[in-house]
Amino acid sequence: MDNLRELFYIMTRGFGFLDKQCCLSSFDCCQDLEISPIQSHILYEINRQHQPSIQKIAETLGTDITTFSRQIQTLVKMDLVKKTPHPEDRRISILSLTEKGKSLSIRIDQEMKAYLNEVFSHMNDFEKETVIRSIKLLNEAMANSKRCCSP
Amino acid sequence: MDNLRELFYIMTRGFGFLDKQCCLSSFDCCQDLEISPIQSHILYEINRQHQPSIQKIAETLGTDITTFSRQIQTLVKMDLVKKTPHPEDRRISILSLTEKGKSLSIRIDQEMKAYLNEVFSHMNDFEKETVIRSIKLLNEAMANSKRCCSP
DNA sequence: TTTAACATTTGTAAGATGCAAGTAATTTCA
DNA sequence: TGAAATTACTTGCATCTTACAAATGTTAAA
Repeated sequence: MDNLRELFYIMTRGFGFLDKQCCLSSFDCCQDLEISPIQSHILYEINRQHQPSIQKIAETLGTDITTFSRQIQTLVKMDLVKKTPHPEDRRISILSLTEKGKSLSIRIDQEMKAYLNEVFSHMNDFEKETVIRSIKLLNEAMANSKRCCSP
Repeated sequence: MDNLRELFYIMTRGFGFLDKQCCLSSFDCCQDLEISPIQSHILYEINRQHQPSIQKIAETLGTDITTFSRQIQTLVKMDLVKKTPHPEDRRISILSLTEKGKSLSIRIDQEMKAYLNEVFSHMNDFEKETVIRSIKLLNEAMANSKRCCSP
């Protein structure tokens, strides 16, 4: 049996760097806009969910709600995120990306895809398929695990 | 072709939570000692490398050297890490774990293994083998990739 | 030996974090 | 119905984290 922790540790560290690279370099060709990996995750998650509230995204990311409230304030000031009051419950703010936020998000996405393709270029097609299937398996297993892998 | 970014994003987020859980819960049965995921990574990396300098670990983790210097100061105050001057170059401090640091590190390791086994319990043996092999492939591919996955 | 390079540390200032407490809106149920 | 509880979010505050400059002490190079 291999050192499982070592394997996962190396992998997550690698993806952490990849993540950082993507959101730091994503705009310096065009505009002077840099965001942190945390901000990149927030944009991604807002894009992914359907009309999410502040609460919902904070929970998904495992961030303290007060910290997250301020993170959103920053992103609103940067004109990347928009808050819309919920029509039926005015306590709730629905989050969405502005046009600027959307195009930044797409840009980061492209950067990420390019990086991932670069990584996969070191494998043959069979290996690539196996790896992708494995990650799906892992994600399912984590989703089914009650003990961990969620905040 | 699936959404690669999505797959990797979900996976890394899951392991991020796992990581957090492990270092937060690792000691609250015995002592009142909690460390952050970052501190846990530092301990792990000091353990993994052979007589590492401050510089070396900072570089491995992609942390600014001044920030890392202070992180080490904190861990030294917590009696988890020891600094020993290099016998041939007194500019360099060699890092190592104290006894307390070692036992904490072992504890986190056990916690991590338990969590990972829990995740793998949702798979059969063949799937498990496939996943482990895939992660090895990924790590190799990242190591071979010049464009990313390192600081 | 003077200069350059290196490993590490501190000054400082800006940013992130999270608890406690606040506001405002909605539910609950007596 | 209406006072009390709950919910979604925001602010005050004190504490950590971070990183750029600049400093210290040490070794290597010219």
